[in-house]
Amino acid sequence: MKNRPIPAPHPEVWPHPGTLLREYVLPALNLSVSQASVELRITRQSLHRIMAGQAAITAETSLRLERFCGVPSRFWLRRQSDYESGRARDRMSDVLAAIPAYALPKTVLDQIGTTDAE
Amino acid sequence: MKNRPIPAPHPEVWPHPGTLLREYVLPALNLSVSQASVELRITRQSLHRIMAGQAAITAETSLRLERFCGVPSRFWLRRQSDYESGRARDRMSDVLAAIPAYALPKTVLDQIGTTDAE
DNA sequence: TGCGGTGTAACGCGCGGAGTGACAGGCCGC
DNA sequence: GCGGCCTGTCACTCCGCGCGTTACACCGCA
Repeated sequence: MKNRPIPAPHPEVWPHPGTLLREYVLPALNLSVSQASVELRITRQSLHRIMAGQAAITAETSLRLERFCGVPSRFWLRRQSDYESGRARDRMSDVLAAIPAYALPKTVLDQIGTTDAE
Repeated sequence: MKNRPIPAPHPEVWPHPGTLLREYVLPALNLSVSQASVELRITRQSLHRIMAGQAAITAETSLRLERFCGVPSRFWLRRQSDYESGRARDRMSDVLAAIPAYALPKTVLDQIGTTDAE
């Protein structure tokens, strides 16, 4: 592990969802990274990439985690979406500013279901 | 065909999120597909693919839509995630069944923030 | 001194979103 | 008729990225 100073792919402000695995899930289950990767049916390296924030939690991975530790896949995907959209919003500020901002009538918003409860 | 492990209490199997654009957003704004694509700064073909369910609503696209019609990006990404995870759950039933199901103590779930509303 | 766990790096594959160009139609107005 | 603008789809390409694979270096312990 000491063979190299890790470059940290992106100096981040927001925490990756993968940190939850290392910080809470694996310690709570008292499992090693290798053990967890075997039981999740993914490679040890892939789990490392997820925990390091170098790879995203995909829909498939979220389902594996849901089955694995009971945390619903929606939670993982939501965390991942928030993380990605936060980064995208930063690098798209100029593009977004050029897009006209319309407003939908409230009746349409109700039809779409924007007011999603739950 | 193997029996499905209970078809999920939530009938989250909904049409593609892109259908909302054609059915509600564009008509409400009284815009053509071509006009909308220009204002969204994407190609007309790409918008077609999204509306046809042949392409997903990415984080970038969700931000464009948020700016464009006021519907928050979280809504689009959530719809997209639900759609993808629903399809993934179908084709991963055998893999998921092979993964051991552990349970995290509620104290850990609180630390993770699984119960965060909104 | 093995053995297992850990953390990275490098390579290649395959999927999929996005742009580009092209094509066939449908309407409408001059 | 003839453009002009729209629609829907196809094929091709590029490129990012999740993932598996292999390999390497380090640590701790029996």
